[in-house]
Amino acid sequence: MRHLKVYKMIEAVHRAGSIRKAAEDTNITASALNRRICAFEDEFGAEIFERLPRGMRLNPAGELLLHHIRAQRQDMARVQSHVSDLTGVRRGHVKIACSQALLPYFLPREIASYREAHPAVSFSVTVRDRIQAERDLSTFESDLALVFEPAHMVDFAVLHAVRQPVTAIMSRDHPLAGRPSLRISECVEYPLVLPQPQYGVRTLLDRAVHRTGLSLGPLLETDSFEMIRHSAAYGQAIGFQIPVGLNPERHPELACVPLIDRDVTGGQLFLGHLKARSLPVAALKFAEQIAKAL
Amino acid sequence: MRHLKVYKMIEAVHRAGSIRKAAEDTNITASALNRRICAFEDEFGAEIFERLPRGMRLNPAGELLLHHIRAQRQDMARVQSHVSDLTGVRRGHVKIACSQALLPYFLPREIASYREAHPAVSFSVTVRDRIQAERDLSTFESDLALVFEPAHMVDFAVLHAVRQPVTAIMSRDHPLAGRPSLRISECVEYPLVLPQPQYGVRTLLDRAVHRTGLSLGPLLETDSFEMIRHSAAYGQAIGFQIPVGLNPERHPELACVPLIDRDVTGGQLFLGHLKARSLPVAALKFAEQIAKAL
DNA sequence: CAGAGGCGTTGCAAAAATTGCAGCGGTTAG
DNA sequence: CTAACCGCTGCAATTTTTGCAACGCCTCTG
Repeated sequence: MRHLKVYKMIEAVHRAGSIRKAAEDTNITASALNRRICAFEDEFGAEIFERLPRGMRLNPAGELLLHHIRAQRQDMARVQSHVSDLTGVRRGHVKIACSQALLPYFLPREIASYREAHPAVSFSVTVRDRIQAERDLSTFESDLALVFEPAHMVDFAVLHAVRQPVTAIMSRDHPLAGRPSLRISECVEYPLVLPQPQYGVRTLLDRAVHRTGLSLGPLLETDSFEMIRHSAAYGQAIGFQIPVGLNPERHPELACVPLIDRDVTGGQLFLGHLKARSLPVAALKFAEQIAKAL
Repeated sequence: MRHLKVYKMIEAVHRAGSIRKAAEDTNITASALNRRICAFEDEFGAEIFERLPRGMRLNPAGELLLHHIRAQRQDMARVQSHVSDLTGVRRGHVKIACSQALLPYFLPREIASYREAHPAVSFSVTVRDRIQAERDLSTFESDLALVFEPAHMVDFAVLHAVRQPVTAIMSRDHPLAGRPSLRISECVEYPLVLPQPQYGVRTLLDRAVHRTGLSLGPLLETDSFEMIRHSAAYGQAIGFQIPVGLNPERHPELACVPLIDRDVTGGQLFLGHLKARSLPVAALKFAEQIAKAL
């Protein structure tokens, strides 16, 4: 899109922080870049950058414009995706921000199955905690977010929600393995391995122990779900996870026992996108598939 | 906006129906215009026009693109209006589609009062029946619609709604004048002057007589609310109107008597805009004022 | 059935816009 | 104070866009 090059330049200057640096990144002279920015500001009717002695920074008007630029680019992508859908082949690129729990089994399987039907669609998956995921949506860096217990939900349009009870995971020969369900009070008797506080599972657990007056004894805290699984499988620790991130068949050495709902309220896994925007066809169809799978 | 000239050209060709005609309108050569269209289609990745022997017409892809173009222009206007709001002066242009009933008193008063506070804002008011009004919104020809009993309400985002009982109007010396309220069965005893079927008041009346088994006897049908008022004021006929279109103080020769709600359900007057779009600041502020006035 | 009058498209030269280069004045960090 | 970095500008070179004329295609019309 040649006619949108000004927008690219504005973004480049925003990223680089100065015209000269942006000029290098863009393979263009600083003078040319400068003149295009000035010309644009002229037409636009207002300055969009603050001129600082060490470079340039977007002013409030520029921030507003930047959001317009992103929105307009996304909408153009949506139109193009829609058009190529019209001609038969579904093309496009789907950008997903999601929690770690979706990575090992769920998303790879869904993406593979979707790509079987539509090979011309590509994907990018970014691991984000629930706060970052929502921010990603509003900067148009992701089309879809798939998160457990989102934080604020402003500008978040829910496409699908599904309950996910918090599930304890442990080695097959752990004393508690084989039970149909567990109370939180039973778990705290053993060493625990927990996700860090920014994660939804942890929030739910904290809320539960706070209510019951228990405390989460000696524990290991990590932001790697992988590590939680391993510590549980090959140590004596109990980890916690949500069902969508578990696959008992592939890991027979792991026992999965749900906590009873009375103790730890099951959270919800949300699939959503930015409010007030229409998704490209590819993203929309993929979202439908996921919703069905959940 | 120089960089959006391609869009203007595409619209020009769409309007004119052929490159050569559009070229004249745009003060440009057909060849130049042609080449820009072709270049754009190249970048876009698909043809957007059908080449007919008598000219060009948008294909489905083109229709999609056209909508994007309009949306993007509107959003740019919104950003600019927002920005100039930031710099102090509130500028902008507000386009309103509304029913006839709003024309004589309500809108002129509101617009005058708004312009007193913000002289840099201009207005255009288009009379539309409720179906046209909704269409106007979706082609971005109007920012706001103010209509009585809208028809489909798809893509219509309601900002405010207010009940408007159907009101009979007649000469001061009409036998029914002076009554606090009226039944529909009492009205049909007299000659009636009704708005045409596309209007909301008429729909409500038709529904009422259909329910009660009455019939709307000898009548005059017109699409001019002005004419209804005059026929009522200076003849023996009974006309119908909604309160927002009446101003008893200025027309003492007219008696206004509401129909009782049991007979003719009062309809609603809706203020709204196109779903999934953000309004320019000026339009938004004006909408707020109107909502308060209603 | 032939020709006139639409239409979109194309080669080529002229015109216009954009770019690169070099250099200016200003501010900051050491 | 100097060196480094910044945004900005005059001028010439370059690239892009435009206008002109002509071509081939089609459809109406006499």
